[in-house]
Amino acid sequence: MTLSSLLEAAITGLVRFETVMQKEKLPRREREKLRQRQEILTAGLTLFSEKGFHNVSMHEIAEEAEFAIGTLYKFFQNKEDLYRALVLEQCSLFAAAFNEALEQGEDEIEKLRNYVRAQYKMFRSHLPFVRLFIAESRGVSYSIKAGLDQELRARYYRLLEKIASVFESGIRNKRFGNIASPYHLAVSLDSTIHAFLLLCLDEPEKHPFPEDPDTILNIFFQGMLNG
Amino acid sequence: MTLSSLLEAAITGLVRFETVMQKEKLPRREREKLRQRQEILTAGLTLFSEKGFHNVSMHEIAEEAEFAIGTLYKFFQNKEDLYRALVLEQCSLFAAAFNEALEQGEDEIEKLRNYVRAQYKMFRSHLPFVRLFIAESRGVSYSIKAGLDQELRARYYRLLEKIASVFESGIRNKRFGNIASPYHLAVSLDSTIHAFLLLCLDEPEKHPFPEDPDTILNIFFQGMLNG
Amino acid sequence: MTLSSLLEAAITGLVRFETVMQKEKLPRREREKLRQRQEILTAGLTLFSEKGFHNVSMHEIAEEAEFAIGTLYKFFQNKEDLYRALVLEQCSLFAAAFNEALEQGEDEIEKLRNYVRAQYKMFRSHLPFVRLFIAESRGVSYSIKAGLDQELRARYYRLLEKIASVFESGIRNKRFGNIASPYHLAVSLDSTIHAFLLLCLDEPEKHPFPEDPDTILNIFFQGMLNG
Amino acid sequence: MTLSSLLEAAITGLVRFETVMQKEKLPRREREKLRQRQEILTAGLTLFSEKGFHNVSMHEIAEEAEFAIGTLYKFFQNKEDLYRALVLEQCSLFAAAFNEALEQGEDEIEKLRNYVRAQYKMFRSHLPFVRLFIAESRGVSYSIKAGLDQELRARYYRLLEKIASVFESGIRNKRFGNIASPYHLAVSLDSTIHAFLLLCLDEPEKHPFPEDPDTILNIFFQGMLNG
DNA sequence: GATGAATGAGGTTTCATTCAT
DNA sequence: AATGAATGAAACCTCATTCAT
Repeated sequence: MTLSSLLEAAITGLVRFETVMQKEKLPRREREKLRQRQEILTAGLTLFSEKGFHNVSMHEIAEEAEFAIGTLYKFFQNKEDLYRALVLEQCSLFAAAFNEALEQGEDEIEKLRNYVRAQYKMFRSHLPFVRLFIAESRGVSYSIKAGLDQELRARYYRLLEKIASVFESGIRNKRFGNIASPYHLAVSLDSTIHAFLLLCLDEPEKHPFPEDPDTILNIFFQGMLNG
Repeated sequence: MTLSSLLEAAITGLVRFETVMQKEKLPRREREKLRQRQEILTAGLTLFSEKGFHNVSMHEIAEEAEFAIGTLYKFFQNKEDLYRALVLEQCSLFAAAFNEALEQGEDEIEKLRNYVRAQYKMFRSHLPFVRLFIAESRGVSYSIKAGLDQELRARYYRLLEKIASVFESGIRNKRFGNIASPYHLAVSLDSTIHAFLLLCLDEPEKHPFPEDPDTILNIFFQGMLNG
Repeated sequence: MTLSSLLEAAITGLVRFETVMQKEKLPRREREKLRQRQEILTAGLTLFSEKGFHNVSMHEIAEEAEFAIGTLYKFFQNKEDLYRALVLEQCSLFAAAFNEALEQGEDEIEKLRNYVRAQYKMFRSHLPFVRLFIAESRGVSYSIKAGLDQELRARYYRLLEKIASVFESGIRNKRFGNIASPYHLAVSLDSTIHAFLLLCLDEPEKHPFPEDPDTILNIFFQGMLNG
Repeated sequence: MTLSSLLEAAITGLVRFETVMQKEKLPRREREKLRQRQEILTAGLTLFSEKGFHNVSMHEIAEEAEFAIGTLYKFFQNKEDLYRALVLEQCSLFAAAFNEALEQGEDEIEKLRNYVRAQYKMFRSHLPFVRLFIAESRGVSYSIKAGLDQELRARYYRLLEKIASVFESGIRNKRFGNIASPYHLAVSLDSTIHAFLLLCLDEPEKHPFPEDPDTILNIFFQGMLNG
């Protein structure tokens, strides 16, 4: 298995990046390169999430990463490429975590709980990226044409379908009542989770991150009409 | 009442822009200036929503608005200022529409219906701005430091509270069952509306805009656990 | 007649640039622009002829021309465009002078004399460009693909044909003996003139520019085999 | 005799490069080095003649020559040095061929014929270098200050004098009529040869390379006035 | 008051060269 | 001895902003 195919797998979320790094079989040189690449991406993430794509210069990234500017261009064709790699890599971490969460749990309610917990955990442990992605997911897609956006969107729709299928299975197993459109409910759940977590992010004093992730589920499921 | 205080009021959504324009008391000169200002903002909205803040130059805006570049700087201190004014103005339209909707309707359910309808209507009639705002609301706010974002956030929180108070009143009037945290439910409802409308925006073929705005409410309220 | 069509005509050598400038009908603003454009071209010619296309930066040209760098880009899309305009303009001067020379003169010999005199005169009065063109006529054409080179080459071939036709007419009028291939003789004459003038350019002490331009013709026509 | 002095001699055209290589006295190591040097020069010639000095990077040359970039700097101080060596080496081949040609032949006319044939042969067998040299002989010499150009020019003047001396000897032997300035005639002949061969190079369809090299001499000597 | 020509700081990117391995 | 990763000066070009007309 080559380095690049491993990277590919890591990026598409099939393998964790850490797994790639663990491959002690990799020659020292390759490991070193991967670490450098990672340091550049980290510097990029830090700066992009603080100031946005257009307000960060390649010089700044080079300085933050403590490399010469030319070195950045050894790893990434251009600024866009660096940004794209960065977003893809982070998104893959998220995708892997969410997919895994939805697959684990005794019953459907447990699966949803796990999903919310995963969102919660990723949100808190990857704040800079959350800020970056929410800030620019669409903003940059104007210039970073199609490509990135297309792929991420497709991936997101697949996740929604996975959530929807949990609802469907829950209906069959009589865990939920009649749900007219599971897909739309998935959309609603997902957006509610985001909105709530963003609320906590925006105003930590007023809306502290809840001790118990289930809080979010409760919020969502309290939405019941009486008559 | 001065022109600038009227403008201020219009921008914060207390008075409609049309109202300001109707004031035939305004000398012709002032009316003319307002119209020019508006033309620049419209040109800006068109371009920004198409290409994003950083990919539009002041020259382009000047050309689109058919003014000399110097003229733009007569009305707005700089590019950021123009952008800010543009977003504020549009947001005020939205705020006015939403607040009005929440105030009209026999009972609480009707108020919520009106709110969803207003969102629906504004969304469809102001697509360019929706695109712009969703695309960049946060992206640019990093560079357009504090200012804009702060104010809009505060305004948004006020809106959420207004929705929450509808829920509260609904509980008191026994229209809804027990709702543990009306504010959070408001967050959930609002984000669900947005997510759903964005879905329709992203993939119009797969998710056409619903004939009946109530569809969205139904989606939201189907979220009921059985046991 | 518009400014740009005048410029076009000047560049293709149909009208002299001075003629364009004389049009006192041109609004002052247009005249001013033309003068600036000319100053930039002059600065470019000076520097390019001294150091070659790739060893001159746009900053240098800006400094030499005493303009800000941005101003250069108002007149020329990029460095290549500036270079191209420069070469075309100068070539047009040469083309005009040579064509005119070949058309004036009682008989064919007189025409050739005029041609040599014109070469001689242009050579001496446009030394920087001669240096530039000879230095780079082909060198730059690698990067400044086709375009410029194609056109100049075509124009040069037309000139050769004109010279050849003078030889032909001279044969018909019994001024020259039998010339097997007038076109090739034109090539030979032209290259001889260039070589001789370059010799004088390279080593002015050893080969001073001749007082009498006819010297070059004599050199050329001394090439006679005896047996 | 040291390696470097042999190289020197080879480069100035006094000894053929093959001669240097034949010296089986050279230790294997030295022979190996020479071969490597040669491979680098060949790679350089290929690339420079295709794209011009400034459009070829040292990395490209290293790749084409299948050496590491550092290795190139073991043989040549810098890019300029490599280019200079390359041009000098090729020029030496030309010089050797031309000098030899002018020395062989029964009479003066035969010598000139041989010279033309040599030009013709070298031209066709070293097209890449011809292209490179004609394209950039002067263009680069501005930046590759003095040095190269000075030497080549001197060598060229010596060649011209050699041709002139053939004319002179031809006059003495009554093979040519009265020639006022043999040196200038040499210039004329040489430039005519070049111009004609270039013509064939530029437009092979219109001006095919002649079967018989004497064609060029005929062209040159047809330049005879009648009266 | 309106104009738009002029400015120049600052962005992205390339590539000749060095030097630790 | 050979390598090629790393460097960073310097190139081209854009565009927000000013100010003389």
